[in-house]
Amino acid sequence: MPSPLTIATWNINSVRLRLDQVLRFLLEQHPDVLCLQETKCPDDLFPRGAFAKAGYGYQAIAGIKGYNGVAILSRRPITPCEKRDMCGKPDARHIAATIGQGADAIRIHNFYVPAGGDLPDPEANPKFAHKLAFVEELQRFSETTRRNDPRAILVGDLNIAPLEHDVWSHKQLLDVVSHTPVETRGLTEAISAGEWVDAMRVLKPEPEKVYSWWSYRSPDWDKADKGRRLDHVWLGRALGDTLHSGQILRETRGWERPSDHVPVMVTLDLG
DNA sequence: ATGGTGGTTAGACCA
Repeated sequence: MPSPLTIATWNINSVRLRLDQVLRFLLEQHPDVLCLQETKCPDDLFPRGAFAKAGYGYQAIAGIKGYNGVAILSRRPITPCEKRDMCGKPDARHIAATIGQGADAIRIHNFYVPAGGDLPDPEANPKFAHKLAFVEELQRFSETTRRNDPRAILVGDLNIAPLEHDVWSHKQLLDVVSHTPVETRGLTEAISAGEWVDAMRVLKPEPEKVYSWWSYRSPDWDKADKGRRLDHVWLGRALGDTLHSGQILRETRGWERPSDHVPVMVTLDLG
């Protein structure tokens, strides 16, 4: 098992449209593993060759036409494992792979939680009901993983900013999907159920503001800085002590034709 | 202020 191990997560909002940006990120930051969300790319059209040429020849992908889609790219050997159909839907919102072997093996789970639509009412908005059901399933998954796989890592675009300082204005976002009490409580319960370590918040505790997403609809995103922390890295209870450092690549939001999310990176020292 | 912008894919749908 390599030590240190760097894992990144990035909602790229179309892997084909932003292929050059992903390659630039890999060249500049060379993480060992990159987990992507919103690839929006069927498996037979995924740019496997371009990533292999960049040194990321080990790949686990799960894509459908048009929406969602997740992938794990690695420059060290990985073994793809189960893809979960969350909420019973084959909609490419989870993929997992194992890095390392035997007692040192680490299983990486990459999730893309539904955004949930605009109206935070599960009765009136089926997309919000889907999101809440997904989070409940994430709680059950966390409980099982805590018991069976304490060396797991869970990353992804969870589309929820759980803490007060994960958003630019706690009060103004309490009724905005991504920061409503039912969502933030749900995600906090998933963390508890899994005894997960919220890696970026260990490194940057509250009340520091930490964001990984800025809306496309906000002009002058940098100056206004109305961000939210939607992208997360959770370490299983056996890996919490290995956390070495982390980084949020805010500058990629300023690249030409950017994703609205930026990469979140964590480095573990596995001794 | 119920707009605003962006991606996929061909008229909406999703974020």
